[in-house]
Amino acid sequence: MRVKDDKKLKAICDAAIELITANGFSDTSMSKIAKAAQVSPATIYVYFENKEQLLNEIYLLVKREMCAEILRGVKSELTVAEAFKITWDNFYRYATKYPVRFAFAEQFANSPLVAGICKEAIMEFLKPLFDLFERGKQEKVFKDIPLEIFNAFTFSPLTGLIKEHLRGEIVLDKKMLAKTYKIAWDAITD
Amino acid sequence: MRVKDDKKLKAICDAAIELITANGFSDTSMSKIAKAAQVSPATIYVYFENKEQLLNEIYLLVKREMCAEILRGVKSELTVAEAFKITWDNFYRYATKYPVRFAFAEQFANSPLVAGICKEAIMEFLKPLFDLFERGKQEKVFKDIPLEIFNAFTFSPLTGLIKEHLRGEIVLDKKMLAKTYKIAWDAITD
Amino acid sequence: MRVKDDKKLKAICDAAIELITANGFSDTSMSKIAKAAQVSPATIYVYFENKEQLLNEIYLLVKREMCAEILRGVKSELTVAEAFKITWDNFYRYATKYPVRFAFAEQFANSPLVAGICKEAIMEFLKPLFDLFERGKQEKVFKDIPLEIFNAFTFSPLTGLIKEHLRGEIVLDKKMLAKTYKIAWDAITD
Amino acid sequence: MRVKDDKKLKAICDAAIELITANGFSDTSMSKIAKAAQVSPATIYVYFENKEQLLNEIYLLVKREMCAEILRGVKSELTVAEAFKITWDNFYRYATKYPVRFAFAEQFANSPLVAGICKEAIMEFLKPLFDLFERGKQEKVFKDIPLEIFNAFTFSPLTGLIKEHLRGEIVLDKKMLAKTYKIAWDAITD
DNA sequence: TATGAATGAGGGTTCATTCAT
DNA sequence: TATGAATGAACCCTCATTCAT
Repeated sequence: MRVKDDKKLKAICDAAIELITANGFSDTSMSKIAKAAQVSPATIYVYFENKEQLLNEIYLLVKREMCAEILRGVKSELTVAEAFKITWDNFYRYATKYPVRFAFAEQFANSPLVAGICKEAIMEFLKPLFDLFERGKQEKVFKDIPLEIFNAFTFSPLTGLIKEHLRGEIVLDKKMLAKTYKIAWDAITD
Repeated sequence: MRVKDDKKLKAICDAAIELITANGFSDTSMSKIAKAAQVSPATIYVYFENKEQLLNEIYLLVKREMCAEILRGVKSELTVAEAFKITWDNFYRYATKYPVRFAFAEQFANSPLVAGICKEAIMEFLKPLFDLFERGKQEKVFKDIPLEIFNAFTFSPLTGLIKEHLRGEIVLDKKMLAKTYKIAWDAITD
Repeated sequence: MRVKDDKKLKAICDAAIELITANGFSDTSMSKIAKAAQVSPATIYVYFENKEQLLNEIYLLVKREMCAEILRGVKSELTVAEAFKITWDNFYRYATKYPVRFAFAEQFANSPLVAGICKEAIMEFLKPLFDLFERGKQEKVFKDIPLEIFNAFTFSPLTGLIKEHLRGEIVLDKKMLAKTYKIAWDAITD
Repeated sequence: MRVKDDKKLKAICDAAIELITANGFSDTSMSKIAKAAQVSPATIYVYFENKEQLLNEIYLLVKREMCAEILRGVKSELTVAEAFKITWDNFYRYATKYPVRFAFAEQFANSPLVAGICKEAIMEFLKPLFDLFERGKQEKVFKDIPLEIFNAFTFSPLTGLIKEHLRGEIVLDKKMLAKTYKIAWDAITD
């Protein structure tokens, strides 16, 4: 009996991420993915139940990877300031190193196509970040604000600027990144 | 000879905005728009060259209206602080009063489907806002930062929070809005 | 505005009847029907909602025609015996004159693909026949048996023999038909 | 070396009969049969050349069993009347005891999917019945009619009524069965 | 023997757009 | 101007069958 071919699976995922990022979900047909992955359209259905499931599984895959990268090196021994700075730098590094995956993730950040159960799993990945935020508030490092506002003045601006950077509309170099970091830090700390 | 019927045109635009916001561009067929507008599919082609042109014209329409609302009441007699506060409040009011149009605009904010020429026209609508930003820098009210960073810590966070509010994930009441405004203002002023 | 083309509709119906009779419903694709009718596959959907609806409407069409032919010339002035003989002959004539339509009708006589509402409509077409049966029972011409048994010894045997005849397995000529009729008549009369 | 597994074979046959009876031949996929038989699709091809062969072999299987049941207890010592009555009762018993197999057999009674060679084999199974019919004619018990007419007024009506009974449209109890038998017997005897 | 992976062909259906009135 | 009819292309997905183990 033939066994499932990991190379085929990877080829399908990579092709899907690439094409969906470039053309959107609805304008990326299973046939095009299959062609790009050098596989028969029917083969995709060996690995994924349908197109929507394909998206969900790939999204989860990318987010898991992304969250791991963002949290890399964050340990409880570090101060809140140190830890936060690391996530900030990690975030920037990931987005610029894997721009396609970053753009893919952004595209479905608020999409109804991604199932709730999938979003919950991602929340789990980010738990250490939420914990850091809570710790920062308890240590009176961060202002007493809800998570959403915290995010709105930290990763949200950074995400926006990175997207403009990747589209070539601005240049987000180390210096400008540092400037942005300072503003963000000041915005959320007392 | 009959003339182009403004009511038909409006019905088409309204239906398109509604459906595209709800289901996305690719998943909104011309037939469905026609049906919702109580018009024949062929009739849409009397008013618009094709589906992409339809999107561009509608997007321009919505953005023109939106920019006008945001800039309403902004006059040169006002101080920079006064004027900025007005745009902030206008922005919030528009988004919550016309959530569908706001969501529609957001959906295509960075879409490659919207032509460059269309984006340029929108930039024109926003000129008074850019002028205000320049004036604020010259008057040393605002920090010496590029427009993109300014935006990243003002309208970008506000937009994100409003979207979460409209999705029902958070409650963005007057108090929380004021809190957010203060953080934004502090972030961009010296 | 173009108007619906009756020739197209007829071509679709004829092609569908022919192909479905020959190959069965599931093995007759919309594409094949379209090709045989010299029409685009999409055109079929202008006239019919989907494949199942197509079947139902065509079946109703054929049955209406068939019932009309069977009941042709049956009037209340006739005796029960005369009227019954006419339906018998009409039935044979229709089946041998339009063997494809007859075979088509037979194929779906007990099919779950034909909706109940469709079957009810057909019952309505056959009402005069049921009335005749009731009248025959009241006049003591027919035995006191339920309709189903009546049918089982009249049209059911005839149908079976005609099918064998059309398949070329037997020859059902006038003489044999008369012989069969006599047996049937004796079976249901006292 | 493992040998062909009779349990697997039986599971495949049973699943095929069940599914094909319920959904038709074309709408029953090899995969579904495999799943229902708890076997791999490829395994079916170990036992059967292809889908059509599968049908033919299963049909032959069912028909062999069915004919054996119908002819059970028919011996040459019996009178024609006794023997015929036994087949009649056997037929009813089999159909009501194994409704799925009966319906399966009916579904392909006149299907072009069943090969001629298969039909010939079945004729062989039924030879005792044909012999009985010939004997009945020679003994002047039966009318001088061809086999087809004989069948048209005996098993054909019975089959039709049983099908209606199994579909729940009528109730074919012992009394009604006896009534039907009498009509059939009178129809074929002088 | 037995299997899950793999596939080209084809399934029903919808689409953006054009035609003919 | 306004329209419903008409269409070729493409959609997602399932199929019978074969492959490779």
